[in-house]
Amino acid sequence: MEKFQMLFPSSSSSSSAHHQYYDDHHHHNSINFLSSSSSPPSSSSMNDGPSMMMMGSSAADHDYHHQHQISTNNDDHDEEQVVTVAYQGGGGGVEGGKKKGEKKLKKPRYAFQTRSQVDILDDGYRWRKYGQKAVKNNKFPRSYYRCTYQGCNVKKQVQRLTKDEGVVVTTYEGAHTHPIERPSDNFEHILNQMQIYTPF
DNA sequence: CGACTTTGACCTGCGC
DNA sequence: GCGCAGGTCAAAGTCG
Repeated sequence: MEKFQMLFPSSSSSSSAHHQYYDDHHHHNSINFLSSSSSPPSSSSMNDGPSMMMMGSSAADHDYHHQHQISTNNDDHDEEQVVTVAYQGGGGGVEGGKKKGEKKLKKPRYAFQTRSQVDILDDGYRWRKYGQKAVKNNKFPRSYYRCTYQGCNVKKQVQRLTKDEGVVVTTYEGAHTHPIERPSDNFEHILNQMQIYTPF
């Protein structure tokens, strides 16, 4: 499990973070880990990428960016597998308990772009939806989820691209402070593949 | 009945 | 200051 974390230059205390992601259905063949690109938000190319890349960073977030792209091909399937690792780090690590009204502390975010028919990809953790918002320049709403594990403050956002509605973008914020609640062999397999092509 | 979703209101940051 | 957009809260509703 820990291997997944290696994919990200996590700035958190990172002692027990488990990042796992998997698809227990089987309808996607590609996963993209998106970058919180430092491109200016005014870059009119909104239709080209999810706006969430700049979200929260308010375009001034250049603390640290890490992006890595991997591309593989399966002989069995004609579809390619593309993985883009993206990390938006505040360098401050993950701390819970930020209340509204307090100073904003930027958390690192990891964006996953997944080609899937369903919005909700089961990553093995249990999530509770706490909001949904319409996003500008996107006909699909963005959904907000929080990990239901007590004390775990991990959040994620799920959004579908207007440009390509087959693509679902999931943005994780924070690191789980507990083990995964359900085994996920399938995704682990994907992770293994990713590791092969990861220079970390 | 507990866990989860829905949804409008509210809060906050940012640009003008 | 105002309006917009993103993010969160919380009451009500739904489901197993």
